[in-house]
Amino acid sequence: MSSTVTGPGSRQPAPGAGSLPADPGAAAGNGRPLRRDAERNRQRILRAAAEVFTERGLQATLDDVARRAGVGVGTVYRRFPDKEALVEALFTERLDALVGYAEHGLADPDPWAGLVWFLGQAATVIAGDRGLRQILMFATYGRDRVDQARVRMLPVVTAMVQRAQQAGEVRADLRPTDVPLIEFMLGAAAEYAGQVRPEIWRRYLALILDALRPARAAASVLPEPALSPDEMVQAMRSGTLSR
Amino acid sequence: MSSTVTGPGSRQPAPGAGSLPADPGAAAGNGRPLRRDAERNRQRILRAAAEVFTERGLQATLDDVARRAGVGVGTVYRRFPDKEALVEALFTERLDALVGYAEHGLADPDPWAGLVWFLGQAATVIAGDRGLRQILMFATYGRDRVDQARVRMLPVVTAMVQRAQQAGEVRADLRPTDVPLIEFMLGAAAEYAGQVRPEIWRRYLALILDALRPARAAASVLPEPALSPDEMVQAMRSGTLSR
Amino acid sequence: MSSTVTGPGSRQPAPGAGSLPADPGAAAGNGRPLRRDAERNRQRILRAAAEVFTERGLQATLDDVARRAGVGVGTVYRRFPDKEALVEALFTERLDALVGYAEHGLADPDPWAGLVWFLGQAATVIAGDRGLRQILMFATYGRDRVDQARVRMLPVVTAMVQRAQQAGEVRADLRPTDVPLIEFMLGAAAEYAGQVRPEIWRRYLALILDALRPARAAASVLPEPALSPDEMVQAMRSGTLSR
Amino acid sequence: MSSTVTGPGSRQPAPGAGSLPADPGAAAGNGRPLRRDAERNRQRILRAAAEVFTERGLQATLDDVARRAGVGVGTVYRRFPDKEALVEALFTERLDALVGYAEHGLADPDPWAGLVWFLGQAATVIAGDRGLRQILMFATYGRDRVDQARVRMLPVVTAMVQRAQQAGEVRADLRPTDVPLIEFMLGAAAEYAGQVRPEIWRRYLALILDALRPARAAASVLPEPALSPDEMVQAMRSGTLSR
DNA sequence: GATGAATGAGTATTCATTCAT
DNA sequence: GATGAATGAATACTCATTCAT
Repeated sequence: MSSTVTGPGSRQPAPGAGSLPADPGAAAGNGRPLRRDAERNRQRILRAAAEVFTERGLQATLDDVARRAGVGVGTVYRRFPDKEALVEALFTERLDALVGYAEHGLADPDPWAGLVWFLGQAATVIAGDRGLRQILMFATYGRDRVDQARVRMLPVVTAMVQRAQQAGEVRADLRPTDVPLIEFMLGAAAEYAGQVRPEIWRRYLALILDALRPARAAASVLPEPALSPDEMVQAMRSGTLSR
Repeated sequence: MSSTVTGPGSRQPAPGAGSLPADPGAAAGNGRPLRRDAERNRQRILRAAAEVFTERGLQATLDDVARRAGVGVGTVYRRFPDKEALVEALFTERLDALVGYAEHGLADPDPWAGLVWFLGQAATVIAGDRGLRQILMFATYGRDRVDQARVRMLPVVTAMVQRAQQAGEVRADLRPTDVPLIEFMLGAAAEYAGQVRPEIWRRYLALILDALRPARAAASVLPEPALSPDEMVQAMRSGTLSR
Repeated sequence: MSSTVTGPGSRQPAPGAGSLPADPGAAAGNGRPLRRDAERNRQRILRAAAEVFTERGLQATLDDVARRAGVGVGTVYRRFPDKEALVEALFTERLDALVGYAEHGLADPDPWAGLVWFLGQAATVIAGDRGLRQILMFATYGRDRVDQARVRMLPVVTAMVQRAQQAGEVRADLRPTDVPLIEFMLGAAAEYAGQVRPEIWRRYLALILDALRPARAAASVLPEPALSPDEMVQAMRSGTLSR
Repeated sequence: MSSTVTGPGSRQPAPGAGSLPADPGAAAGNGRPLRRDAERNRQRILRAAAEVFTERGLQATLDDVARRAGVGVGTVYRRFPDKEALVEALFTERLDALVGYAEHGLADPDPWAGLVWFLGQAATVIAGDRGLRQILMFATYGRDRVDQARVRMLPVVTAMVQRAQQAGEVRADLRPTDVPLIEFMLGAAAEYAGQVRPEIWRRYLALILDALRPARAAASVLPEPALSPDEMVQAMRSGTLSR
């Protein structure tokens, strides 16, 4: 079977794809749903934070977020006790999405296709979001949420991997914990070249997929050309983690 | 030939391996070597900076460095005009070492072994140094130095890759620019799990090496066990990029 | 006509005399006026800065200004992006006032009286403000503003001088650029003796006015007694440019 | 009689002109003269300090002085207990020179010529030396020395002024304390335009001399053209009191 | 509830002065 | 005696968080 990265072969609308936390009652913390305008502000803040943190990472200030949302900082602090809480709220849904993708991949009747689809979906999310990479890799904020996601993810990924191995589609020594590490590695490629070639991670996912096979008569055809030397330079110049 | 990561098959003492800038005359900037006590302090500062930046990244303050070195901040500033200069001094030798490893790998009569050895050496350096990863990936400081290293590295890596391809040892669609990206990916694995399993990158280098082959009858044996779930948790807890 | 320094002979309320920037809308930078409390603090900061810079010169720190204003430094930085901006905001109106005085003097039907009045007004402003002297003479900050003021001032002063010369009231070899230099000289007298005899510059302006006449049958009567030897000592003791 | 600023009409070699403190015994402070090389270093330091402080004012650092002198800072501190002491040592001779000029002017048989000559000599010294202006006007350092010079100067200047007044050469209301103030005013002109037109003060001295006369039938011819508008701009741009 | 103003601890850097070599 | 290395308090500016309007 093909290991083309883009195609899940199917399928149902992807879980949680691109949406924001919809559950309005969760926010107030006292069981009462928020007033309508409050809820609207909460959404604007989350949307602004998503943009800002995605673009500039978690170094972005809450003033930046507030400005982008068109509200005052005070409003941000009214909705979220501190920066960490905002970050958590923001990435919780993305983490949930990741879990959803895993479950969705496991639901695929084709073990290999399901795994490939999951890896691609997860990489899409991670590659597109600098803030998410930071909380996943550096645990800057939101450790508990990340931990919860990990806990929920593990059995699903374990099943997915084992099923593919039992089907002889994946090398026997792949372990479930390799999966997040592979995602982080793809995230690193995206981090580096994201401004210049946002899809470059597909090239490396394809490469790694080749390696995941138990054996291989010939190499697959890598999608996405490699970075040109010029693009390397631009990528380097576009780096901005911090001061 | 085996693609075991650890063994270069040979070899000469690796260039610049793990040492600090030894050349005392380079520092004074006026051709005269530093006084003995000054040189000692310069070394202490570089060593402290290496530790601090490796542990906490380039966010660490020069006060931290000074405290660790057991000197006043003023002393740091006496030796290095500003933070960037210290960072550059610190990483210049590491970058030089990377170039040296590339040349060394190219000198290996066995194209594949040379490439493998180089990838492993480079990954060793990068994996062991958070600060270096930051300047390579985020261009926080020292862009010019990094750029120079890139310029010197490119032809060597190109030759190394092409030679291996012509020998039929490496898949034809690998490009020289893939090499640094692969290193950055390994660096990401190290970033994540560095506190817990500093050598984990070897596992993923082995995996990728499998993928670099034009074809293979069976998967290699991966060195380094995957992270256990417990280690994942610890890895996550050890992250500390910034606030 | 008498060349007594104090009397302009008339006249309309002097432009901008001694006040602080009154226009509250100018500050926010987005067209909206500042909140009442913010505006109050802005005024307090400007007032504090005026005092502090006048007393101690532009060496004074923004912490000093903040302390004097009874606010935190952060508040100062909220209102003014940096020290230069504060200094500029503070002195822009004074520079405008100087231009206004020139225009006003030119409007006087009596060429000599108008010139004398202008010289006195300008000296009053300059003598009363150490910070202003510093930006005028040392271009420490706000070069552009000073330059703009100079550009606007020059034609007016040129007209004023030429008119007085054509009326035979001023020696023919006086040049417009002599005027600012004369003001700076008076400022130096004020700098020296400002704590002890703030009006001493009037004595030297009267002296110089005598010299500006094309011819003179007898010396005018100098206003302001000279410094007594004791006052010299006190003046010297009150100097505090920097450390 | 002419009041041309440049000519003293005579005369003996000016006292203290441009020399450095010659007295070698004064330095050691214990009655013993310095060793020859020590004395040589002292001289080099004083010479370097003279240059540096004259060019950049008293803001210049002792490291600057040491570098210019070609010695280490430690040597500076060995010869002078602190910055103030160096500044004092440096300007003591200049202050002495000023007193000497006064005495010399008084010795001139022509009361007016002597006064004019003195004013010009003093202005030459003051205009050429930013550091001296700073200690005279701002009392940054060396108050006691300045005070002593003032004490010695006063009777001489008083005599010089009174003699000229009794000869009917100077207006009756000029007071001895006006003399230093006039010098400071000329110093201000030099401060402003010193980089562009170091001699501009002569123009204003000539102007003031006109005013010092009891009466005059016509204005004198001013030496030194006024600043051109372009020169004004340059003068402004060359200002550098401090940060 | 919303706003944005206020706060102040924290960071990079400078320089007069002291002290080990 | 000379050297220049070491020190650390001081200064301009940032940003997460609190609070008055």
